[in-house]
Amino acid sequence: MPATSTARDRMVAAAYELFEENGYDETTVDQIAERAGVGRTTFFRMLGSKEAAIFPEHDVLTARIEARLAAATPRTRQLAIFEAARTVLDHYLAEGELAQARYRLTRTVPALRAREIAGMQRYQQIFREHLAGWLGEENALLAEVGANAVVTAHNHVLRRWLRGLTEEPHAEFEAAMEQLTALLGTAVRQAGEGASFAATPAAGGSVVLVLPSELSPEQAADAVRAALS
Amino acid sequence: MPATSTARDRMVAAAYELFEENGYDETTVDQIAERAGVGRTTFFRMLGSKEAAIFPEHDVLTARIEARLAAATPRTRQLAIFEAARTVLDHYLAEGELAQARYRLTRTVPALRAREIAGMQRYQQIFREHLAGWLGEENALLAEVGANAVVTAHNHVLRRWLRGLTEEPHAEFEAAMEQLTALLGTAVRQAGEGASFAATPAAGGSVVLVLPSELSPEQAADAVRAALS
DNA sequence: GAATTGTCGGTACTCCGTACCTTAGACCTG
DNA sequence: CAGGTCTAAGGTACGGAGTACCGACAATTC
Repeated sequence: MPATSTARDRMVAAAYELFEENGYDETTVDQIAERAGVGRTTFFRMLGSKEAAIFPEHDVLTARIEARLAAATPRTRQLAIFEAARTVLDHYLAEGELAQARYRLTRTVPALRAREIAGMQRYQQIFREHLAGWLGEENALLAEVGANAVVTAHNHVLRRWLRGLTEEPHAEFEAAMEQLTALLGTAVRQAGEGASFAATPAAGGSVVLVLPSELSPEQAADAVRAALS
Repeated sequence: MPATSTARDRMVAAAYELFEENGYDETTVDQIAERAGVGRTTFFRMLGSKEAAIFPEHDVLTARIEARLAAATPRTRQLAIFEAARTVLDHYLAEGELAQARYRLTRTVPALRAREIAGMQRYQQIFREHLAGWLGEENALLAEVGANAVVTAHNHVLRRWLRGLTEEPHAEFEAAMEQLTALLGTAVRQAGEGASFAATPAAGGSVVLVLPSELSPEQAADAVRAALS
């Protein structure tokens, strides 16, 4: 159905135009629908909400990540994670000016910023679910930290590109992924092989303290007293 | 002004009650204001929005994190990060049933979920800014991943407690922080040295102590001093 | 005691989002 | 071709969040 898709595109384009011209809060859905040549009802039917008009490709991207991770074999999991993240990066790079317009909007409109963050969390969730399935329940925290790190690294590079701080986002992305491998690679590999993490045995109410090892006994005693008071 | 604060408390309590009784979408701001014995205008003046009524302590917590991190010296930065995170954890644990009611709401109402995530991102931002300042601009990615990891670990433990999966959230939190230290500690320390970060000289970096919880702070301090001497 | 300042409640308004209804066109079906 | 159904679109009406504004009523100050 090409007609439907072009109507959607017209609405998205009209929304971005009007937001840039008059600001987000000052633009009404009626104005967007009117410029796109559609009814207000159609806008909500196809975009869902005024905020969602800023992130029209979100579902496509999540589906792509999901598909790439689901297609991974035990031997290609690390590659799958990196490629899934790079797929998202490539998408935004291909958007070009549109991605930068979105960045300007999300930086100035708190509601859009919150919406974007929630969308990012959706990416994280997909990475986390797959990683957790690969690493087992006993490594749930590592899976969560790892998934978080991948999305963080992606965002880090993307943000630098959006701000015009780099001309080589792909190279920086590869460097970031290598840095993640250096940080977390061995731990993830070990977890993947089935190593289990033994929790602290807590026999009827014990307190566990972690202190920097350079503290003197007196300093440590002070810290303990302060922590327990 | 105690009267103002109690009015705020009444509104928050009324909001939680009504959300539990009738659901979030089915509850109107008028109903909340009426039950709290206050005008609708006052609700928006003091809470800001219907969603914000669910997270009334958010500003206090961010201020606490900020203060704890700002008070860190180069020698106590790692401790400051852990304590700042534990401050947040303690706050939610102290809330008890209220925190669990909030969890039920955020799990069922997408708008509240998004709001909560945005709030968590605010925590991450504070950690990231401080870590980035400590580690220098060239380690921005590591700072971001590290800040992310701390918040993730905190959320991981908190979520397990909210789901009733653990009776020892403090012990699990300490274990999680220890795991983070094992994962990222050396990298952070190395980065910190490039930015005049005097870190733990010994390998490992932390000492883990397990004490019976019935000890008084003084007794615990004595035991620690004796153990380290 | 009068003026001022700040807080609270009430009213009116805009606009988002949803429910419902109607219409126009495409596609059978006899 | 006549008539019926199904789908996609626009139009209308409504509820409710959030804002702007105004008046009432302290509390403070001179």
